[in-house]
Amino acid sequence: MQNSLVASEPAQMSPLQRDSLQQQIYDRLHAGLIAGAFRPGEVISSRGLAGQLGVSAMPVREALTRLTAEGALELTPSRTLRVPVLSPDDFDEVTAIRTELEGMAASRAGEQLSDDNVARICALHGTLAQAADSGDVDRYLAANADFHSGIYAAARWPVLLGMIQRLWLIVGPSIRASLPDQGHISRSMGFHDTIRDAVVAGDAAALSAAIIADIANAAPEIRTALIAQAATPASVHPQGAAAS
Amino acid sequence: MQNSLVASEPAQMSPLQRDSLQQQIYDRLHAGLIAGAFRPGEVISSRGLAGQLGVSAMPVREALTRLTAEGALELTPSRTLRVPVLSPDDFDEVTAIRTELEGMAASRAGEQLSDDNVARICALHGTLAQAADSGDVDRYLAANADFHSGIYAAARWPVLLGMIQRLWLIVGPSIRASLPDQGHISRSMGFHDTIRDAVVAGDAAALSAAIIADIANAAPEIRTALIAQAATPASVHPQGAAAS
DNA sequence: TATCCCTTACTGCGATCGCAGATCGAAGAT
DNA sequence: ATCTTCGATCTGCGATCGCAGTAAGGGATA
Repeated sequence: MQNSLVASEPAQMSPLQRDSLQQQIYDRLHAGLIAGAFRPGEVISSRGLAGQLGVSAMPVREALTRLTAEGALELTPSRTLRVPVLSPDDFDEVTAIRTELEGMAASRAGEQLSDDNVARICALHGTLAQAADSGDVDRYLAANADFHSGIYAAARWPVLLGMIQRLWLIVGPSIRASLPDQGHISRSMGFHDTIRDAVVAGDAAALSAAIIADIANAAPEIRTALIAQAATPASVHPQGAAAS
Repeated sequence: MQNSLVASEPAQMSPLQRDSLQQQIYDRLHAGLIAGAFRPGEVISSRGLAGQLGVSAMPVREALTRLTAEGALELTPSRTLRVPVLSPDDFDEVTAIRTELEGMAASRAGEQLSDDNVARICALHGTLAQAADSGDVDRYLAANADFHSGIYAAARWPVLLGMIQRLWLIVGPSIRASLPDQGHISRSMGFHDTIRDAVVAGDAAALSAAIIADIANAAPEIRTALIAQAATPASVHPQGAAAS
């Protein structure tokens, strides 16, 4: 049912097909941040990335600027870009907003599900299950993001979808770095099954509740892992020991 | 020990004032869009704006790119930038998200209000009341944004604040263009008084309810005005299919 | 006079160059 | 030996130039 949104204005859902280098770069970095291609604290060089992608520094710079403005990257005092290291408070904030926004998106999506949507979401669920079985963490995270985004997209609220994806962008690297054991993925798949069932049943309330439960399930484990990492400065650690 | 400056990661709380031309330009455009300096459908030229500001096209371009990515501007098929004309559905979406997010921010702010916050918010309320009396619509809108942002900032959740401001960015021009009669401002000031009273009382629930009531109060009037404007393409018409 | 075509002047986007600031390594001084 | 200092080389940011595509205006023709 894509012809329903062509009423008069495509609005914020910019069509941009195959154009704008900076948009493509942004999309790749976006997906990479969510799928865990970058680690918290990792330094990003615009020129280096440009050379790596075989393009000029210009479009890379604009993409990085956007990501910085969105909080997915941060500019250190020494003028270097890096992936932020989320504090537990930051994580709590994003999690709270996610609960609110994703719950709303799920609820609304549940009320507007078309057969096409259901089929698509079930397919995404299948891909997610495969990725979970494969044990490939990056694949799992990417499939997980696609699965959730597929549901929220069914709400047909582009602004809301964009805000949710921005939140994923912020917590993505930290989730990847904090990813608990394989047991967590198995446990999450239980919630994902519940989500899919709610989608198939067309039960908006159940879908929203399942989404919120999924977030609430993963949050504590990620949070504790986050604290453990902050206490264990493996690579980059700010932590001044002596009192200055 | 070189790095004694790192205490606890200021993270997203960077004030960033004295840097980056593109950031200053972004801030000005941001404020302008909220205060109604631009009208829906208005075309924005990066070179023209650059000449107007006395800078190169480069920082202006990056600022405009960011605003486009945030939905505050849109790129027409003819490669020109313009302020989007919100459809009623778009407005409903943003209003729904605003209700959720601003309610959450107000609730949290109400629980964490310091005396300093209260004083600051009361000052902003005074400025807002003055602007309302003056009848200067632009001043009123800017003061209104400052008043609300001041409250949400007290929640100390920078990501949430940024998302709320992005929503204001999207509806800003349409609100300005749809601004109802002076009676609306007077009516809104009643809600604003209630908001301030809740802040002074430190009642988080009342504050959240007052904020939501403020949004719910203004929304229908703006929405109807929006529809009326869409039906009356007085100045800029959406250039529909002009074939035959 | 009306119509068609072509020139011109925009638009955004990418590449390249240069600048100021910061980091880091190596060489020189004590 | 350690400490200091200077330079090479990063970083992001801004300016300038050129490219492709579109819209509009002017001139030529029927």
